[in-house]
Amino acid sequence: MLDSDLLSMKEFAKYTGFSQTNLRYYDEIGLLKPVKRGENNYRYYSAQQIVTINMINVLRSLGTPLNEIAELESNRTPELILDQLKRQERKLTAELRRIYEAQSVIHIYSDMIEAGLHINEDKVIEYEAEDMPIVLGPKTDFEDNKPFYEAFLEFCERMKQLGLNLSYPVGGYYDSMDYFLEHPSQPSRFFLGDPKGGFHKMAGRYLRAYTRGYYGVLNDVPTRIADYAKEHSLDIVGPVYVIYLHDELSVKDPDQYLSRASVLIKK
Amino acid sequence: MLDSDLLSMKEFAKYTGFSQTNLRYYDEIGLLKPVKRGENNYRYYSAQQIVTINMINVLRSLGTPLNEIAELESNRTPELILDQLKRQERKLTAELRRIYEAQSVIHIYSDMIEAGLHINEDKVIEYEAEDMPIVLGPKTDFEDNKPFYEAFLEFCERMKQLGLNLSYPVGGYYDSMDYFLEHPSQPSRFFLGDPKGGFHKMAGRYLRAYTRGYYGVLNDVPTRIADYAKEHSLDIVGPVYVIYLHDELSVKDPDQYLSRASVLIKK
DNA sequence: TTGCTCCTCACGTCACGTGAGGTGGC
DNA sequence: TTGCTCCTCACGTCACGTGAGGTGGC
Repeated sequence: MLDSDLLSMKEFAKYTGFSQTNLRYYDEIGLLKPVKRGENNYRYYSAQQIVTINMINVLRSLGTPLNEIAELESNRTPELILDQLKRQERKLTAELRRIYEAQSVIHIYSDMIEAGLHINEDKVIEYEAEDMPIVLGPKTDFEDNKPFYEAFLEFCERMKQLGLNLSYPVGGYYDSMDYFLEHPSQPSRFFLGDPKGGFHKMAGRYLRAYTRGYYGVLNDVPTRIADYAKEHSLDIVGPVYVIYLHDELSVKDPDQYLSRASVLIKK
Repeated sequence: MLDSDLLSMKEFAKYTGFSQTNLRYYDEIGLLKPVKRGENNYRYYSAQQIVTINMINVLRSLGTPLNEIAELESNRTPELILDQLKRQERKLTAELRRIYEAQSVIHIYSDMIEAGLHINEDKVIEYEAEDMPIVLGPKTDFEDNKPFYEAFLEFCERMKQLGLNLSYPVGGYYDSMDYFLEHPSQPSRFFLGDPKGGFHKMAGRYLRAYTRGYYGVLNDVPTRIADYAKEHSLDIVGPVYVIYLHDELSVKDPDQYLSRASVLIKK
C-alpha cells in the first residue's frame, strides 16, 4: 500500500505550516501539485513533497516571487540558486535603505511635532543649538512678486531632479537679519531637512521665536526678534532659519501651521 | 478669474510626482478630490492641494495604508500624527527584523552552496574550524525503526513551537564517532543552522568527508573517516556534525544532495 | 442526523497600471 | 483631419483569505 505514505491535505498543511487555501493556490498555479488525486478528487501529498515545499518556503521567506520559485523548482542547480540568492540580497538591501529613510523621516517629524507641543508661543528665547545637517537649495527667484508657492515648487522640482526624498520637511533660509526684516515671506533659499545633506546649520547661540500661519507668513516674528536683541544688547550675525514644527502633516488648517524662526547671534 | 489658480491634472501630476491614474484612484476612494470638475468633467486641483498631497506623500512613504491616511487627512492633530508616526515606527522595526533574518538565511545558504562547489568529494580532510552557533534539538526517538523523515518532522514541529525560523538549514548531530559508525542514518539530535542559537559547534580541529545522497544516507563516510584517523594516528573525540551543503534548495534530485560530515579530533 | 474533511466557484484585498473606446477644443 | 488632454469602464496584478453551497464516508 503505497497510499499509506501519502498525506491528506490537512496533514500536509500541519507538517508544512502552509494553509490549505495556500496549497490549493499552489496547485492551481502549478507550483506544487499533489502527487495524487483521490476518487473524490481529494488532494494527496507524498512525504517527499514536504522537502519540496521547504525549498519553496525558504525562497518565499526571502521574498522571491512565486513564478520565479516555480521556475527554479523544476530547474535548479547550485549555481542558479546562488545567483537567485544574490539577486534577493540586492532586493533586500534596497528595501533596507527605504526603511532607514522612512525611519529617519519619522524621527525628524516626531521631534519637530513634539517640540511644537511644549513651547511658549509668545516668548523670544535664547538657546544653544547643535549642528544640524540639511540640504540647502539654490538662490530663490521672487522677481515680479512671484507668489511664494511658485518659488517653493521650483525648489521641490530641483530636489526631485537631484533624487532627494521630498518626504523631509522644508524650511526657509535668509542670508541676514536685515533681509529677513525686509522680506520675511521671501526666503533667500529653501532647505530640505534631509540629514544626509552636505550643508550644516551651524552649532551656536541662537534667538528663537514662534508664530502661527501659512508658509511665508511670519507676522511680527522679525521685529520681535530684533526688539529682543536690542533690549538685551545682543549682536545678531545671522543667517535666519525658519522651520514649520507643525505643518500640513499634522495640522489641517493652514493658518494654524506653527513656524519657528532661529537667528544666529554672537556669544 | 479664480480658475487661473487651478491646475489641470497633468500640471498637478507633474508638480506632485503622482501619476494621473494615481490621482484618479485617490479621487475615487475619496482620499483627494479635485476642488472642481470642468464642464467636460475634467479634474482641476488647487495650489493648496499640492500641500495636502504632500501630507499624503509623507505618510505613504512611511507605509501608511491609504484608508488610515484618509482618516487622518480629514481629522489630524499633532497628537494623532505623533501616534501614527510611532505606530509606523513599530511596523518598520518589525520589517527590519524580517529583512535581517532573510539576509542571515541568505548568507548561511550562500556560504554552504559555494563551499559545495569547490571540494574534492572523495578526500578526507583535516582542518581547523571556527566556533559556529546553532540551535540543538532534543534527543531523537528512532524506536521501532521509525523512518528518518518522521523523526525529522518531529524536530521541525518542535522548532516551530519554539518560534524558530525553519528557513535555516537543518543538520544531524551524533554524540560520538562510535554511534555515528553504528547508526549513520539515525542522528542523536537534529540541529538548526540558526546563528542566534544558544549552542555552539566548538572551534577546534576536525576531520571532514563528503558524500552524495538523500537525508540520512551517509554511504561509506563513517568508515572513511575512521580509516583515515587510524592511518594518521588521530584521536577522534567527537561529536559528529552532518550538514547538507547542497540540499533541496539547490538540487532537484535527492540522490544528488551533498552532505559533509565533520568530526572533532584531538590536536 | 451530525461531524468531519474535502471539493469548486466566486468574490474581496491593496494600490494602482494598462488598454479600449470616446469626447472636446484648438 | 491631426494632436492633445482628458474622460469612463473594465480587466490585470499578487498571494492568498473568506464565505457559499455541495459531497462522501463514518
